Amino acid sequence: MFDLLCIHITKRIQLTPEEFDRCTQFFERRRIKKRQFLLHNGEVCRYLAFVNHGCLRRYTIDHKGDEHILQFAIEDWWITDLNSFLSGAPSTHNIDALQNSEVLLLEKSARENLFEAVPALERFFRLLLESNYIAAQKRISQALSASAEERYLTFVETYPRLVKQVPQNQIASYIGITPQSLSRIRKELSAKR
Amino acid sequence: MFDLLCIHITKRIQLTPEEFDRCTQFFERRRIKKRQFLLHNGEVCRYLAFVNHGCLRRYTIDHKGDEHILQFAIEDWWITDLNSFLSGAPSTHNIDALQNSEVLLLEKSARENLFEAVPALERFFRLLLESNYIAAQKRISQALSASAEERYLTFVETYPRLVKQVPQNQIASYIGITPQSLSRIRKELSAKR
DNA sequence: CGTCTATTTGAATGTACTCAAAAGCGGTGG
DNA sequence: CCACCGCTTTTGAGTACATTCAAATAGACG
Repeated sequence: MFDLLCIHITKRIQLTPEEFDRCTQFFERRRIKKRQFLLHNGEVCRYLAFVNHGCLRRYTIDHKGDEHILQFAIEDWWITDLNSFLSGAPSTHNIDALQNSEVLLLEKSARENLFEAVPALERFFRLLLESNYIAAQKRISQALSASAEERYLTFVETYPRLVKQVPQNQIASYIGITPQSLSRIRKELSAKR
Repeated sequence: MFDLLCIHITKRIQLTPEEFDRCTQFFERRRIKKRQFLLHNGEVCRYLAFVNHGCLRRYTIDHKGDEHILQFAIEDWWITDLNSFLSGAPSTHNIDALQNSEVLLLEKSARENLFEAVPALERFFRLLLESNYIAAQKRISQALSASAEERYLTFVETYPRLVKQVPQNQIASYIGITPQSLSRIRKELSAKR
């Protein structure tokens, strides 16, 4: 149940087995069925979620009712609305499952207790935040300068696992185009060989 | 010289005057003239820069030679290429000054010494990173779901000081459109009253 | 097998871009 | 102080890329 998390954390920071054991008590396992929500917009986001298996997504709904996906999370990734989680403000995002999934939840207060119990984890979450921020910068850069086709190719290259696991219309939403356009882009690409 | 920085930091964390004094020695003041560079792409980004006055920008140049602005920094803001700064990898960004400016530079090793000398600053930089990450998320969300006009209006609302200080073509680059399009959007908006 | 969802395709439309040129503005030097 | 130069902003005309609306086809799931 915690094997994946253990590998995930010790990839980034040094931790004795004993220290890791102390961590596990702060997490709560939850199974989330396809289409079930972990967060509805308007609620406060209470959890950091680490995905053991399955796939979740975080998205907004605009004034026309269209969804825009900000993040996918598959096995070995974290998902949350950090703004709401940190500030306690109601979220403007939704998080739901694209497949039956299992996550490990870390509540805000549990996280603080975790930092007390194993201070090295502060460093872990700082590193995690840094790499997320850098990834966000790259995505902004892409959105500004790349065509839809380029954005799709970058997506395929960056997240090959997601391409296999996630429906095409969800990927279209992530890169900011309609499913129809993505279908045409893929047709073009396969014509090029 | 350090007044602005002092106010900036103590807005976010508690710090005794004595502690703040210890901080100042790790910074180096530099004046940057309009069009001068703080970072050229291909170089490693050595500094975190705090802007005392003036205005800098960080941008990429795409394969067509067009610039895309990722960040502005005026008085009381930080600017750096965090990816390069943290990883030591050559940067793909440029940082230059849009106006004559004065910055306080914090080198990577100086920052580590600073953390030794005043551990509370670790917390400060974590908070800074968190708010930057959240802002980046909002910008991605905008880029996905909003029209050029909406993006401009959001920009005006979010950064009123920048609108006054920065040429229009630079704002166009930041929101991901051409200067011509922004000119037309503004004309439309003023026609609506 | 039937239903629901995802993908593909077509035709018409629209938003923003490109190319080109004019007008406006600010600073510099004669 | 004015003339000139460089840069920014505006405007026009034509174009391209992606969207919308609509419908057909393909796939997945019970």
